[in-house]
Amino acid sequence: MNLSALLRKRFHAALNELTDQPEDFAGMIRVAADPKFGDYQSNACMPLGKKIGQAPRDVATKVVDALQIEDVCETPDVAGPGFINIKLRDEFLSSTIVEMIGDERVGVATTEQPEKIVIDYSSPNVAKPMHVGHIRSTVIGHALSETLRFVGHEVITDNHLGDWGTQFGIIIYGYKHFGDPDVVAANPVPELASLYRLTNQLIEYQKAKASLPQLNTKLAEAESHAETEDAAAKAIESDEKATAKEKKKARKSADAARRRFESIKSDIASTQAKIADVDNDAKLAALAAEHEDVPAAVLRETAKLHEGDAENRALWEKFLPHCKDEINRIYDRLGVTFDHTLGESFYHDRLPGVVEMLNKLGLTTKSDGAVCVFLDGFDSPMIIQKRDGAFLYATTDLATLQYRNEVFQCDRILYVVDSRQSEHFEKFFAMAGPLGMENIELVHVSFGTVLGKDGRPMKTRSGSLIGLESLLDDAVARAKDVVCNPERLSNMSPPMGEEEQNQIAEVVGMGAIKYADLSHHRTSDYRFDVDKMVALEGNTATYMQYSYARTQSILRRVAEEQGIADIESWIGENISTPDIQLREPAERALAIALIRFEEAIDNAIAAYTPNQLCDYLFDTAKAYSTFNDACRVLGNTDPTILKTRLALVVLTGRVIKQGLKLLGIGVCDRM
RNA sequence: GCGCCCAUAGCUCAGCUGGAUAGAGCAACGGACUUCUAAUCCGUAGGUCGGUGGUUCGAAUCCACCUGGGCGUGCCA
Repeated sequence: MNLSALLRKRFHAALNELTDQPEDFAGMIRVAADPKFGDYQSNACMPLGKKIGQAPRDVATKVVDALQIEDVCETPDVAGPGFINIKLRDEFLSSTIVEMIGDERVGVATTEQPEKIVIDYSSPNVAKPMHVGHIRSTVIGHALSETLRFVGHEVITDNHLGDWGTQFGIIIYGYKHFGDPDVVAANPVPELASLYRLTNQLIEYQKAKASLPQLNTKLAEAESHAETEDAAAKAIESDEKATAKEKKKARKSADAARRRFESIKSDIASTQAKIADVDNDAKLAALAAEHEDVPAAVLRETAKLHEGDAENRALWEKFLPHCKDEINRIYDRLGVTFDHTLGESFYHDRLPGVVEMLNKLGLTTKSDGAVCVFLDGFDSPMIIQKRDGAFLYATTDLATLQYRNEVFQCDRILYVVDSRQSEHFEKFFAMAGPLGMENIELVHVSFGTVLGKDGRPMKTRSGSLIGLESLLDDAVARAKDVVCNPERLSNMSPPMGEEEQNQIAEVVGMGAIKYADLSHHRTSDYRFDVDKMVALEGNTATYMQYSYARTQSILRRVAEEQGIADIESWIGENISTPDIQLREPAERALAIALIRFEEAIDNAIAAYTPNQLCDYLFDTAKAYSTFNDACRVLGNTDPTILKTRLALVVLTGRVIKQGLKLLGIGVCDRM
């Protein structure tokens, strides 16, 4: 049940008598700012009073008189300048809880306007190791897919793989020059990965040598700037007349300058490391000397692949499945699946047609030899064909859009892609109209950058991004340290075997990583702090998972005490509204939290913000913990108290489990 | 230069189309374990929401400017 939506509807009806635009005001329903005001409040009467030229409090009184709402709440109060405060009736809460108990979907309605929605997410480059930067698109995209599907939309997930780019040129070059066909055939996945690494290392070596002088210049500038800023900050800090705020600000600015300096310093260190790694290895040094033109050669191999060169095409066909195996292993572990995996290569044949169509529509202009589309409101054009005839990702995106329009006939497409590409998407979306696809709602679900603990992008010593798999392993290993804490294990009855421990560690570790990502607003950058997210306390997935495990533990104990085999079914069959008596504040607070589940889901969907669902689950788990502390279930002889609390425990377990599932996070029956 | 995003407690972050006294987690401090699992709970302390103006009955939220930061910026994706 979506309480806000229900109240909106009732207010809409009541407001009809006062304004011809009730929808503008009916939406001004909020969860009460303070529990002492009740459960919900309407803020509509202040602006409405102004609009119709009446005192807000008088308007509020009229609205309250017109409201037909007595089945849901007590008579609303008018307070302050014209707030309407709403306190839900206990009978209403009780009957809603009973409904939720009897509903597979824990009271979450399906949407009245189901749409067909394509969600384009994850989209890594195959053949390159997945790194921490891939996690956001994958995790956010998966959570949105699950959530939209749960509310009844027809969701089509599509992993738009980068399977046609330079990285294949790298592998092909590596295979031709350094590969042993027998070794690769025997053990393709690691061998191809190692050929990629070797060839890429040679490329990076060349780039590193070329970039070093410029980096050193930048370093000198950054250093003097950092020193100036630091001196300025120190001067302000020792100035007695400066306010704390000014001091803080100066320090912040100096820290930023320092961070920029450190960042360049570490870039130089990693650049030098790249060079040294090759120079200090006789074999690599010889290869580097022998393959001085790798960067250009790799592009030639890529171009040959695109032109249909038989040998490269055959190699690509041979290698691609193995590259997919590699990324699928990670998806399996993350529990992420796709309906389609239509990579860039899938659209290759359609690209000339896209350019031709745009030409026919008269949208293109030749500029410096490239085929461009100049769009109103943009300084730079969208380039759809390079001077050398090659196509770009813009071309592929347009071909993909046409395909999705024709084949999927979808209403909406979500692109879960890094916010740094927002300008590209603005241009791309602007072209949908001229191409006759204004019927599809196109959304760039953008997200911020993942930073390391120090506020800089996470890198290894040699400057490459940290592999995703090692992060997953790390999180699981740390989760296991906690799960297998001897003190906790000793309390487990029956004892927890090795297999169960490993399984819990996996669920907890994956949950920690996913939740850390999802609980931040997607548009903000966030710091990937392994220590914090596997700290397993506070606002983490583990807190919710632990709450769930406690509900299950209680249910097992009650089942035993009452001699009932299936306690969830039993409560479903043996409960009616009068059985739910919310006498304790903790019981009432938990009941309301549970009832708000649908509202939380709707909020998370409205702006594609899974963090709202995270916040909700955390609030609910907190309400449960408070309840758990204050209200014992076991040992109650009063059947009403027992049933009330049992119902709340059952529902808490189901809401948390379902909510986490929508986020792609699992639970364990005990931990 | 131009464009987009950001600035909230010591730290990491929420704050829903403007609403009542700005919230959480962590860290700090004080309490609660013969536990329906203390991975917990209860409490205390901590903020001039970067600055200055403006719109409004009301601004962290909207507008303008300023300062500081991040990202992007015609043939990578």
